[in-house]
Amino acid sequence: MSNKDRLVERALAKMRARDVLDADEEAVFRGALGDLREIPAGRTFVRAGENLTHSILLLDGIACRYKDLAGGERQIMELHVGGDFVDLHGFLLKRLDHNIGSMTPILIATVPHERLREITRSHPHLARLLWLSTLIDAAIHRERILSIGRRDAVGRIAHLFCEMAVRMEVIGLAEGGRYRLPITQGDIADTTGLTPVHVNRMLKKLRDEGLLTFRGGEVTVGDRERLAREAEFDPAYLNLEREPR
Amino acid sequence: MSNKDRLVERALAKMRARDVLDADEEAVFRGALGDLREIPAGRTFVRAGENLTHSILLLDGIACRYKDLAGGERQIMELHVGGDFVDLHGFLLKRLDHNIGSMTPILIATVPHERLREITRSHPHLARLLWLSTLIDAAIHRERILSIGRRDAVGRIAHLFCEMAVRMEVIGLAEGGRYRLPITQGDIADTTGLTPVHVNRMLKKLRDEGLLTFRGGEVTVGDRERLAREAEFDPAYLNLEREPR
DNA sequence: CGACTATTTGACGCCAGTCAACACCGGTGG
DNA sequence: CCACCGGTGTTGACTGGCGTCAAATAGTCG
Repeated sequence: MSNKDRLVERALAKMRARDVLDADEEAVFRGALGDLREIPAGRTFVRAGENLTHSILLLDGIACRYKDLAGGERQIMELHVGGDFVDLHGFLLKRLDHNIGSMTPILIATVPHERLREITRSHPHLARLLWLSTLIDAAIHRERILSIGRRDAVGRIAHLFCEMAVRMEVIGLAEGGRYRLPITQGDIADTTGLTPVHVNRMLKKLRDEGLLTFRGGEVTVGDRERLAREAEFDPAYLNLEREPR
Repeated sequence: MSNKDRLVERALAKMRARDVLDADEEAVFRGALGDLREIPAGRTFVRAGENLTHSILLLDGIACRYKDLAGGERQIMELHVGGDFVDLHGFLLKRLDHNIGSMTPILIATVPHERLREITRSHPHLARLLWLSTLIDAAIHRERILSIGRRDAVGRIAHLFCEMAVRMEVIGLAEGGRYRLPITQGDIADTTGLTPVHVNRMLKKLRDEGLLTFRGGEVTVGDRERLAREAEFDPAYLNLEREPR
């Protein structure tokens, strides 16, 4: 199995976690993927307002959706990991309302919109699964609204790490409550609507209480039970049940 | 034209604002709608976790998506107006991650999931427009994340009213910067991640500066230009451009 | 080693939250 | 007709969680 095939498995694993894919559908999905591209860390590779003709599947590395305000304040809407179809939204929106950037070196595959359109004509069930993946993005957005709107600083951070743990497990990149998340405390601040200084303080608190350690881009969950309670984390919104869609 | 037909026009108007629908597609859409139901104000009519077999199109009145934390704090994710397909997300998610409630007396139409599935098989372009409407929900969610995460209290409130003005205009319920939005200051607080008391103070500020008046569920935009500037409001995320999807 | 970025910690300030009292308004029932 | 009531809106005094500013300490890469 080539490296590409192995990485594409992550995207398939995500879909298989939610429904059964037949061999034809898997083949069509693989066939839709175009060129691979490597992008270094810290690049904005899709910009708000650009006209899009291709969507992008993230194969490896960490990326994010974000928007800025005029004063330079950045808000990250969602973190993305291998297997996430990061700008599938652009297929029908035609132009994104936000930017997409790489937080680490990443590997992506492009998918022409025309091929996605063809899938909606010839493979409605596969199309529904693609649709579903954008619905799960929306569910993740809603959970973030709840976090930023109503959870306190510790709860927001705890919730983010709970979510990423589950999403990493789905693609086989987390086990035993450990996973790599090579981002900075400033990135966490931009995701949780806090400042880097306050994130630092709350991370210390979580560490001191034995709930979680975040160091050198490595997350170690110390006490999953208590962390989830602190965050009021319920993974239901990630829709990890295999059923006919 | 019956009352129902007139209200269904709002949903069609929303789609027509984004793409061209042919007569067949309009007929199929109308045909998909089942029974009408009236629901009084203040009811939660779809609950998180319920198994769903139908989706709901909001025809008239105001509804919202919301989640609560254990302590009783409520966060409203999105306000909905006539023509919004409020729980289309449930079609593929099967169970919602959040609740949907009526903020005023509302009129809804139910749509069996089976009929939606049939549309994805027989009318791929119409299906893409339904998909698009959920993508716009996601875009609205992202803008709310930005608001709550990085805008100050005045900016959040100003932004909300800018957004609702545009969305009301699309369905013909706002003109000259005036529209009815019969919700309470507490509801605005739950939407913007603030407290009712602080919302009250900021509304006074907006009123004193002549930007906006909110009284008795009636919104009057005093100075649209300055309000939009205060909110850093750019309607691009609402995707109001008619093009082939 | 030097330049740079990320992390850590402390002191202080402010925006928004909390608490509380009062006004207003529509509805209800005596 | 008025007393009452619950929900909503308004305002003031005070508090606190998080932001800001600043400086010192790691860690990393040429």
